[in-house]
Amino acid sequence: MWYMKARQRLLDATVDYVAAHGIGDLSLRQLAAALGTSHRMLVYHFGSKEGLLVEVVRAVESRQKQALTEFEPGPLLGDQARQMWRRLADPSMWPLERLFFELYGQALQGRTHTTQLLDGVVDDMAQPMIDMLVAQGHEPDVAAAWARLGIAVVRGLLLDLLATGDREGVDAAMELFIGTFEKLA
Amino acid sequence: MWYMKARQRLLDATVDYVAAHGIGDLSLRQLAAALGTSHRMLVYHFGSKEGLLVEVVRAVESRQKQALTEFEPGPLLGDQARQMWRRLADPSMWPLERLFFELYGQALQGRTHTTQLLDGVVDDMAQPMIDMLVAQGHEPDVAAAWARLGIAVVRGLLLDLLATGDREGVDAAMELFIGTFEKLA
DNA sequence: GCCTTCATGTACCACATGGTACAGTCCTAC
DNA sequence: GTAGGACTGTACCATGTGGTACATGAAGGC
Repeated sequence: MWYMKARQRLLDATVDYVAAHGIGDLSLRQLAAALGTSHRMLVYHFGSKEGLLVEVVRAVESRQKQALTEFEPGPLLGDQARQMWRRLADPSMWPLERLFFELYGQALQGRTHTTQLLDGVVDDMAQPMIDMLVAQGHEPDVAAAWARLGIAVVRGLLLDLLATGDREGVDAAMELFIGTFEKLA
Repeated sequence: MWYMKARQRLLDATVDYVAAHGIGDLSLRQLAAALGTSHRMLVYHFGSKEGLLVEVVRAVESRQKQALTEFEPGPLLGDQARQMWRRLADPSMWPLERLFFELYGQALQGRTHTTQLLDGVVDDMAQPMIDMLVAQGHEPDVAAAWARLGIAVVRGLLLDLLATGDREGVDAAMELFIGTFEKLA
């Protein structure tokens, strides 16, 4: 279907714009101008600025989850992890990840429209990993700890990568982690 | 000295206020009211809102570095790491850490007054660790990778902790990491 | 053909913001 | 004592904001 409802089109464009320019100092007028419409339209379609931001958070959340779960299953956990990391560390993902961390920071401070992002920010990612590890014979509590640690490593190294841009150094640290996991787990 | 210059007093109080209320939607008037002064004074002492924010970032940066470097040296790296983590994960540190991550997120999006925070955000913390590891006989590149991984784990688990509040689960993940390090490194 | 509903643009409003002009206060040096 | 400077409060300004009233267009059902 070549046709797309105006609301959805606006939302997608908004996410792109916000990923590029940040969401902190966003104003409806600037956004509308960049999108080739008027701020009146944004209010019309989303009710208010708050309503729009809520939708943006939802969209980012969904894109994030999608990017982290759509890897082909296979027996080699280490190689799966490497594949996931290669995808996440790719520069094409950086804008969305910057936005994710900006939203995360806002959510930690209690911004109303962002707090929902925190609800499953760890568990939703951890559960699939735990299932995989348990399926491979690990104890549930050990599996949970490894999953939690893995998520922390991914997020921590992404923060590093986005700040320094030093792909090599960050890749080496990730390889060290995955290698360690393969030896011990 | 019981007496403190008005500027410094205002800055300290501002950092506390901002750690508690976030920096994203800060306005000089709200801040001044909470501090028992007028927004006129803030502009007078710091030149502009931007000037104040720069000072706040500097202060947060300095408090952060201080908290991460003031642990007693000793031969047992694992125990040093445990001590550092115990200090960082303590709830009394949470407000400052929330603020740190909020600033980090803003900096990734290029907010002018925050970008300086990114300059040494990894290296300044990594260097002392690398020195320690090298002093204990590790190869420099391996030491660098472990340091980088360690910082990522700390930051990633702090993000987890601040979002979920699940101290036990996060502690378990950290212990898994430190134990792994002790076995392998 | 007309009416209804969805969509869009223009013009406007009330409000909060960062910043400033000006006047006043307090303290210290002489 | 008083002159000068550091500090603080009041009142104001221009600007940008989110949101709204109103009029207009566009599309489809009857």
